[in-house]
Amino acid sequence: MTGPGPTDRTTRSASVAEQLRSAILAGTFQPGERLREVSLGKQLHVSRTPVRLALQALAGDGLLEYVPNRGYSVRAFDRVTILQAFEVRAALEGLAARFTAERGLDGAEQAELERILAEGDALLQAGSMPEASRPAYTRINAAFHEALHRASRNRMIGEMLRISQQVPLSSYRQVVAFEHGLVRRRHDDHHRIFEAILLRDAGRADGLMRDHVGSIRAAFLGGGAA
Amino acid sequence: MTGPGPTDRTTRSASVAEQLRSAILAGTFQPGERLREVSLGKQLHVSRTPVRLALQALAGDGLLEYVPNRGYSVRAFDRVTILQAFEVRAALEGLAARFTAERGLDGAEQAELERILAEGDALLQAGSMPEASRPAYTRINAAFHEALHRASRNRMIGEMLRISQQVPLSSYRQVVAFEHGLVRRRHDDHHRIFEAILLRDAGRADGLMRDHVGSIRAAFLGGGAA
DNA sequence: AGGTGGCAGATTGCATGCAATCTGAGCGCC
DNA sequence: GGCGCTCAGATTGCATGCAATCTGCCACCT
Repeated sequence: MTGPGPTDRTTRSASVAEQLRSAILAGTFQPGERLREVSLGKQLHVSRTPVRLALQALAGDGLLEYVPNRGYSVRAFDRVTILQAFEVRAALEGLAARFTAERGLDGAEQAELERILAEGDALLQAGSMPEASRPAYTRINAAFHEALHRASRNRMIGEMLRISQQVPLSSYRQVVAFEHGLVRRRHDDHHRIFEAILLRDAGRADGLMRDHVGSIRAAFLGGGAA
Repeated sequence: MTGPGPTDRTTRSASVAEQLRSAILAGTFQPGERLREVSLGKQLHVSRTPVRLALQALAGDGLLEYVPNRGYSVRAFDRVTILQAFEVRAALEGLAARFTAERGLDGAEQAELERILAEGDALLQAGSMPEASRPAYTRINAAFHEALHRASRNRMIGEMLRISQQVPLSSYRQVVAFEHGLVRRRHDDHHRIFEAILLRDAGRADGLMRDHVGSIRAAFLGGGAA
């Protein structure tokens, strides 16, 4: 964690918030650990003011807990909470797929999804999933889901899924298991969902997406991660 | 909008946030209107610091828009956005009803819901809905939904529904139409949902809740409010 | 006339000082 | 020994001053 860069295109508050968010999601702090404004400010070379704003923003996203006059602490996510987040995420992403199928894709949206799927195809063609490819697949996975959220053109869904991303491990920003068969299976899910949307089959798109997220949840359950 | 009371049980920031939230939901400000820190601080008799924190909190809840170095402005909710919020709310509340039915109610939860339903029964027995009873019914309506959210024991759902409440008119804190037949019908929905949960019929509880919210959305559509 | 540069007021971003509240250790009392 | 009280250090809540950025206007140039 270094200080704010010399070419700040944004405010210090936002910069601090992003650094803290990454640190928290990466597990730098203990669950329940208290975050003190002065010490964080020292580490990040800013005063208490932007730290304070950043902490409040993260608390609003559900990453921190806040008690008046006692400050902020890292929220602990137990297994049950993570599983619940998967269930909510499945419902919301299913809804996003349904809305997208009902409305249909415009040219740009279809092209973007096809490009993302093609990137995944290329990555998986090798027949194995080397360690070095994991970040690339994680990126592609997130891109697919986010493109679909945008295509649903439902701002409320986007905002809610943003919150569900704040729960470690239930996020599509953190792929749960990289075993090659599992990744291939999930990528195949993406293809099927895309096809259902093209066919304007809203019920199928919804169901496929729910199953998709459900299978990730199952991998989390079995893998015993966290 | 008066200053903070003499017996502050909470911080000024929270107090300011609540006052601003009420004012915004009540339509005190024009959509898109810019909220300046100093003028708000003067009106509320506090400095810029708590105002600033309150504004950021409300932006996090989706009530305000923020642009760096340009501050906060009241978010405009067009008809489409409100209808989308209804759809998301229907899915999430349905999910809450489903989870509650799957898990079953404990004694305290069941007693609370029965008490709320009985209050509604008493209010509706008159056979008409006088103007004076509207706040009471609005309160009962909100109490029923919130009790159900708690009973689902899914924190993520609670957080997401909290955000969906920030959209004017799609909130259960703002009853859409008070025509007696409509209110009676909705109260009857509550009874049926409660019974489905008692019978542990998760699918029926989910479906009934979706229909319930859907019918409110239809009343909004037809009534042409806002 | 239309466009451009730049200055002045207004507004937000941040740092800092002080007041209010909390925490925990030490001490006295029961 | 256990319990509560007191007080000092630590931490957050708030107010305020200054720097950075934005906005609108007016003179000026082409």
